[in-house]
Amino acid sequence: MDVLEVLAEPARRRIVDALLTREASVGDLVSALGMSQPAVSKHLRVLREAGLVSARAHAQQRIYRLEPGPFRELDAWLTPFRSLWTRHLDALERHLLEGETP
Amino acid sequence: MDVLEVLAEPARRRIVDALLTREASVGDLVSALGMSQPAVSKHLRVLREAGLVSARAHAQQRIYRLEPGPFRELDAWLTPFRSLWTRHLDALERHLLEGETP
DNA sequence: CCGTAACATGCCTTGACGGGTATATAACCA
DNA sequence: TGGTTATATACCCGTCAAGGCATGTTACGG
Repeated sequence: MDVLEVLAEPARRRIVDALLTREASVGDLVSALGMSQPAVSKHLRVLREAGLVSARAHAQQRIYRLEPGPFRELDAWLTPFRSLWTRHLDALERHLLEGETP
Repeated sequence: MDVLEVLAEPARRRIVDALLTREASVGDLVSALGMSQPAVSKHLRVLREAGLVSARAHAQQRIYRLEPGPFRELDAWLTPFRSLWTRHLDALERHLLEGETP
């Protein structure tokens, strides 16, 4: 599954937002999201298989944390689109400069 | 519909990628994507309603172009996640500095 | 005014996905 | 070892969205 498809799910976005602060166990996320444990585990599986999170075992718990890779991918994909508003700024600048040099 | 949900669709990503180069009519996009015209029109509707593209009329054609707003939103959403790999760099720097000062 | 070109919409079907309940699996504890 | 905690899987159901076909709608061209 692609990064954007994975993050399209609101529940999964809440998970990554939660993991942004600190890593968390499945139980922590269940409490935080107010969803059933199986539902959370399924979302975590999707996130894991897409490489957005990784898990390590601590006792019976599985501690999940964010992984940078896919977010960097998304950042890279977004890059060419940034010219949409930087070019816009350029146009504004030109406009201002034209006004400044009569 | 949210920006991420809109862009989760591969077809819609192909559309915005195509529009990155230049604006295009519906017919242009139909040729470019090899999809049926109604399918393309429906995707364009979704993109339009989410503010990712705008359309202007030229004869019987509708010329579509990208709109910066939602992409900036996405960029903003992504911002806190950038610390995932910049922090990573910091850690690397610290590691290197520790090596440099024995 | 009529035919046609370029899009948009409606309807229908199908497939995928999310959520829940019940159950398997794994690791700790007494 | 037996029980308990923490998480993963299996199965089922409802929903929703994407695609195709057919059909409206709008703007030109003669």
